[in-house]
Amino acid sequence: MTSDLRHDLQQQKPFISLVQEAQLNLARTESVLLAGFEQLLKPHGIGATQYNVLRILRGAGAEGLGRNEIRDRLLTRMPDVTRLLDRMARAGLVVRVRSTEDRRLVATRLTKRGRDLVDRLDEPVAAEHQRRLGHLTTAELRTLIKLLTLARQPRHSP
Amino acid sequence: MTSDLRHDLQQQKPFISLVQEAQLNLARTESVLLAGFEQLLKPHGIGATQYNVLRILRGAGAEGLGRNEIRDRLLTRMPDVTRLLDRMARAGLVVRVRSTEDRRLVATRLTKRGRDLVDRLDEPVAAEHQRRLGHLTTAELRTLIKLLTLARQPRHSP
DNA sequence: TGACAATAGGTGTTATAACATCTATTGTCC
DNA sequence: GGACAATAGATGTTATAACACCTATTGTCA
Repeated sequence: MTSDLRHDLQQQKPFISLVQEAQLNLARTESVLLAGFEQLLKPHGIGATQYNVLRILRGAGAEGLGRNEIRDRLLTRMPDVTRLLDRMARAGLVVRVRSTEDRRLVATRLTKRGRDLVDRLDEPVAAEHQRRLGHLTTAELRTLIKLLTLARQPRHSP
Repeated sequence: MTSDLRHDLQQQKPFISLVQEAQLNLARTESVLLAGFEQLLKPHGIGATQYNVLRILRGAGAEGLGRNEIRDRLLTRMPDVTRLLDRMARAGLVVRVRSTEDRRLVATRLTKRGRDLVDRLDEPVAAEHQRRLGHLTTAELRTLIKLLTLARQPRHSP
């Protein structure tokens, strides 16, 4: 079964360069995986970003985190985290508590409902990832991770 | 310089599994690369998806393509391609022509302006990709492409 | 040939993302 | 201690994405 990008996208001509081919493959693969992941989350009323926030807040513990901390830890860039948290608060997944020491600070914490949701999702999420990437060997996964990490390193100033 | 995800995202605990770590690295890397790419395109008034459409239409030749063809060839899933093309038409990048043989068909084609834009972008886009991924060796790029392609293969029905 | 499914595309509406700007609070330094 | 920069967060507004549903045209087949 052939399923390279040229075939997928009905492209006739060869790719211009190897870096471009890598970039296209990266975008395509992420899109495919993300689509499956969103599909899994949809019945629970959240998307990938909100799930990401739930994971972050669970990892942060009882004190919660400020808006900017959450923004900086998100996998994908997201301006307007305020209203993302608004929606999650409206859904009862998080609460906000303004600090009394520094009144600029507003900590966002998981509610029991938010915590329960993210806990309940652990298994299906792990299963989904297994289903999507489980056919790669351990060595392949390690190599993939290594190369993706390497790809994120910015080039030294020329 | 260390820049693995655990460090980037202030994560203390180890990842749950290798597949999960791969998925997170994939999402993160794509996000970083996409952000740089969008930054490059912004001065030209288009985003990554519109650029993708321009490339697709240039590849398709003078006859242009129907809406569904374009949708299917896009790197990332995009419902509502109609209004994406609306915007591009308003910007003067494409035109729509309804077929006389089958009046259901509406071909979308590049205008001279759209063609000029995508041509002008070839060089800076190639340079950006080179800047982002040029520090990987040819062998590393080939391996990355191979693994990403492999990652997209759906698992055989269990 | 007339009903009806299939195909191509569009529209209405709501939610979310993006961008710039604003307010409140605290730290700093003369 | 008062001016002012810095920080944390929120808001107003516009553009875009997402979802469901609708229209027009063509193919098919009893």
